[in-house]
Amino acid sequence: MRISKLFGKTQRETPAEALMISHQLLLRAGMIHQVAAGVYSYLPLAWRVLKKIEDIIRNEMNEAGGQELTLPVLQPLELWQETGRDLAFGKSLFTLSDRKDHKLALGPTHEEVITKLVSHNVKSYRDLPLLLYQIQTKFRDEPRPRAGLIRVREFSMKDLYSFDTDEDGLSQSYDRMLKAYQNIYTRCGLPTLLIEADSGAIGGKDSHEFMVIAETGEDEVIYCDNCKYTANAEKAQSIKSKMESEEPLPLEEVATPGAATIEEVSSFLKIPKSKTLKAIFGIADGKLIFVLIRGDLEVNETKLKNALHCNEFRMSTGDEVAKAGIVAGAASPVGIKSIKVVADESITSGANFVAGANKPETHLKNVNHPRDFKVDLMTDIAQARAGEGCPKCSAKLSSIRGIEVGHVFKLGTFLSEKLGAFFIDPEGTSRPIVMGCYGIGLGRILAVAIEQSHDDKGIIWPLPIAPYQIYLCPLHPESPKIADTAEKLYTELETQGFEVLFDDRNESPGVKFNDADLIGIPVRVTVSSRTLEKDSVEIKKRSEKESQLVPLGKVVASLQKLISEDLPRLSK
RNA sequence: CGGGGCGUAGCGCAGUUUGGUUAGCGCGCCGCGUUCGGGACGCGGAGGUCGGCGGUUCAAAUCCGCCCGCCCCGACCA
Repeated sequence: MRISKLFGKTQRETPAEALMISHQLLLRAGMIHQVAAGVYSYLPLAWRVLKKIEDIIRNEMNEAGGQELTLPVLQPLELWQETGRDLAFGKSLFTLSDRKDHKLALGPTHEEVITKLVSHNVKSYRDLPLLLYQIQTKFRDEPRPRAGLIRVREFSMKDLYSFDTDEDGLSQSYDRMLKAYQNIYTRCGLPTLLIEADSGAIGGKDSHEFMVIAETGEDEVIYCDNCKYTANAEKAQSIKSKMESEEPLPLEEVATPGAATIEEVSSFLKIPKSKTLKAIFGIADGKLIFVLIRGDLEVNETKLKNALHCNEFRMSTGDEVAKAGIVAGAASPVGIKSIKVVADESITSGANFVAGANKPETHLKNVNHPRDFKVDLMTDIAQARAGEGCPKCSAKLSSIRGIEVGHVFKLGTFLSEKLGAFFIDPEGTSRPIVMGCYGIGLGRILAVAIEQSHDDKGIIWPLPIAPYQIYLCPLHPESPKIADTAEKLYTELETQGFEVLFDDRNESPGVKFNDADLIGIPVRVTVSSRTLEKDSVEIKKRSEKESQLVPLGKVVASLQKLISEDLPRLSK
């Protein structure tokens, strides 16, 4: 490709709205253009990268036994209502009406459609197992698109669905996908972490995410250095500090003027926060919920939402709490009626807690469970934090930020049961197909590759996903000898199968070098009067400082060597 | 949805507080010339519904009202 013909211009200045490096560089390199919040056009350079990522993914899916197909973006809303996932996705589901006023959804994912499809085609255990996938545009009306291509509302995603006869089969399919995913990331030059995850709106049991470590990441990863336990913070468990058990003392009311928060109450009464009970309130599918946890801990809303089995959960407003007759700042589980109380297991460790008295500026001392109050649901709803104990080996947990680049789920049978995807087993009985699903976002891989691999000059593409392999850069192409050599080299390299971006412009060396660095092509070949004096060209890797002079006759061989060196090897 | 910020040429911004010539600067773009191994320079040029609608006024980028869009934080979210 000749740069003079390439659609897309590099920019010297960073657009103001871009804060994340991948976003800035994608804009500056002329690779993407924003159309609306979380909606982008992909220019030729970006499109080539996406195609390469797509090829890698397709190749690994096929290797793993997947069959590619394509499913519609436009889906009847009734299909989502059948599984109840229209509620689980809530406002993230883009919906529209057709001319007959039928409600349709733009697919945020395709479990419903594919399960229906499979239910029509799979009747026997002989048809299983089955791995089906597509690479398709997804639509999700994210509450807050952000960070360039990291979180968008329209994006290309590979989604594979596995169909098995039983849990064992599912585990095999799952493991096969985990391996295929590892290969994909290796080939894309992305070091990833496999972590335990919450399954969110997708639903299901086991779930893992692939994370790329990045300070700017949206997710917090909790991990144990000792035993390799690794989990998303919204899922992670931990061992909290144990409290001494004590003889229960009688309840006692105490005035706490001006003290409302845990901080204030504990310092006013001169007790540790862990001797208090924290009450917070949420609204689960419209109903007020009383949530109780030990004062030194925080509630994990994902765990809470899961424990409540509700579709929609949010923290309540002060008004809603007051309306229920509860005194904010002194809310008490003691004497609570007609409100569901959910408590974290931490309240069973220790005794004689301080809790609210449900009277303004008054608290109760020596509150004990279950003597003084009862809870409707006692489970783990606490946020795991760095410094707490690993749930597997009790060593100290650490935390780090990451960006999710893949998510896999063991779905089980809830979708096949709801959508009627059954098969006849060898004994002749009808059983639901056991499903899994496996998603990977292409644009996010592209963006994260940049986050991972750049310098102050620009992008440094990993070779396998670089838009071009070689940046051919003649300096002063107005000199016939330089132009001739470059043209010949361009033809030869293309003939040899190299992907070449040919900077045929009459720009100054500085402009060309800076553009080459910004766009991030892995290998630069410079032709100038200086190199031609020695019948050579200069070859330089984007990732390295040093360059080398290579005689014209050896350029092809030298480049072949460089490029084969940079293709990652896979362990299969 | 709550909080904050922004909207003037393709990009980065000034001008808005205190209304008043023809709305300006840098980058980029077009032409000519001189340069050129790390974002050169000179001269000439093109490019604007000042986010939209309404209002106040002799006069609105500037004041008032409503609306829209975008970014950031939070909520939420594969």
